[in-house]
Amino acid sequence: MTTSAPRPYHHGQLERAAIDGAVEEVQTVGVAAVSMRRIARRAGVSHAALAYQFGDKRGIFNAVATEGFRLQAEMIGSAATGPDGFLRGGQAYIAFALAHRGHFEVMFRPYLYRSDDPKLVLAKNAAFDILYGTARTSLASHRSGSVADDDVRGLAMAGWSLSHGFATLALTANIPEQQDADPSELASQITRGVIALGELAKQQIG
Amino acid sequence: MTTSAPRPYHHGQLERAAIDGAVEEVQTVGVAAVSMRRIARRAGVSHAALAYQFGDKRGIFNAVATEGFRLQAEMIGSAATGPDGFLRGGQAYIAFALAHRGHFEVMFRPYLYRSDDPKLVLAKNAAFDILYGTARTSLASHRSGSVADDDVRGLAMAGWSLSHGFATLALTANIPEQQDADPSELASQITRGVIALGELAKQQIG
DNA sequence: TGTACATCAGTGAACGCGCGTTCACTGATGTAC
DNA sequence: TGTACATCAGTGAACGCGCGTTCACTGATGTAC
Repeated sequence: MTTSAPRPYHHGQLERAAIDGAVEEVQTVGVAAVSMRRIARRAGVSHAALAYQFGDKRGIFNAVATEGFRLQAEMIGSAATGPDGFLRGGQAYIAFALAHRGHFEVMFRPYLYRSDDPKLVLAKNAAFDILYGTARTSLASHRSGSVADDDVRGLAMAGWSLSHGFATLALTANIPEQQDADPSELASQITRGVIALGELAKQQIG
Repeated sequence: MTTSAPRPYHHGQLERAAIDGAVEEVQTVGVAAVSMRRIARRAGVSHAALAYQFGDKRGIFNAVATEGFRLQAEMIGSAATGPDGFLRGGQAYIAFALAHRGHFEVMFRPYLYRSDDPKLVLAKNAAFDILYGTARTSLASHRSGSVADDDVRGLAMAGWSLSHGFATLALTANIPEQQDADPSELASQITRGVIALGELAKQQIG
């Protein structure tokens, strides 16, 4: 029987452990119930250490959100290639939200963190740039030419809203269909739904 | 100088005042910071009275969510008429979320209330029925014939996700465009975006 | 119409709890000489 | 290589606070006779 080595005084990776702990807490007890003390307990560290390292509660969520935007940009960026990159990006957006629920929930609750933190703003803007970039690329490819900024913005907003809405509804368990249908069937259903929606919109306009 | 009449012992409309207070608190300090004591203070009533009337905190949010689903169904139902009822319904969905932020934020945080409360379930289902009903009507009108359940479901999910996502992003102040563009211009941009999105989806399918 | 009593609505004080923050402290590491 | 000292990382106890819940109570209303 080996005795486990005593925990060293210096943690070494406290920040990493704190962020992981925060994410797990959000996923386990929900964003409203997360406290510094809970995170500290999960990370196996004194809660005073968190205050020392992050300043305060918002400091921790800041780190979570920043990491979240980076992760998201990475996942979407590597998926959103080719002429239908924008659609792939939307699917990756949903996949990210479901796979990294803890990050996602913090990212879209700006009151939890310091929205003007430079590193965070940088990460957020990078994610935005991918959104708009892929919208422009896909639109240009489809119309085989240059496109107006307004059109890019409209497509970006529509696609972003759609993906964000679906992810949010799925996460808050408000989608009854999600349970009995298999994912690819659901994806195909929604794709056809988007086409129908576009046709209805076209009809309304003209 | 008139002396105000002393507050009577029996409030008379405590439930009404409590719900209003809860909604205002959610809108003012955010859903995470709302407490029974804050609601009671705003409603001008002892916090023990709230416990007596609603049982506990979830009881209050239950009342808020139930009223929210009724209000929503009412607003959307009366807007979503005619062949393009589904699109109008989506716009009404967004209008409801922005006009009744307090209700909306509670409605889509099921952990705040008792999701199996009969009255609440009833109100929620009624709202759902409008969503699916208008999707079916608009689709049937557009295709001039009967439509498959899967197509109705796909359209409903797509439209709902889009409206929900946009409303959510707008409420959490994640939409930079929203500030400088005027609303009708934004709406038209997004409508064109939806059309473009539909075309991209059509192209992807083949 | 009056009276007695039950029931209901709301009060105010008390409780124990978990929270974020602070602070004097300790243990470990880095650096100057 | 050794020593002294500064700096940094983390601790544990203490603080005051707002919270949800409970409870004995009071004030008002309804009802039976």
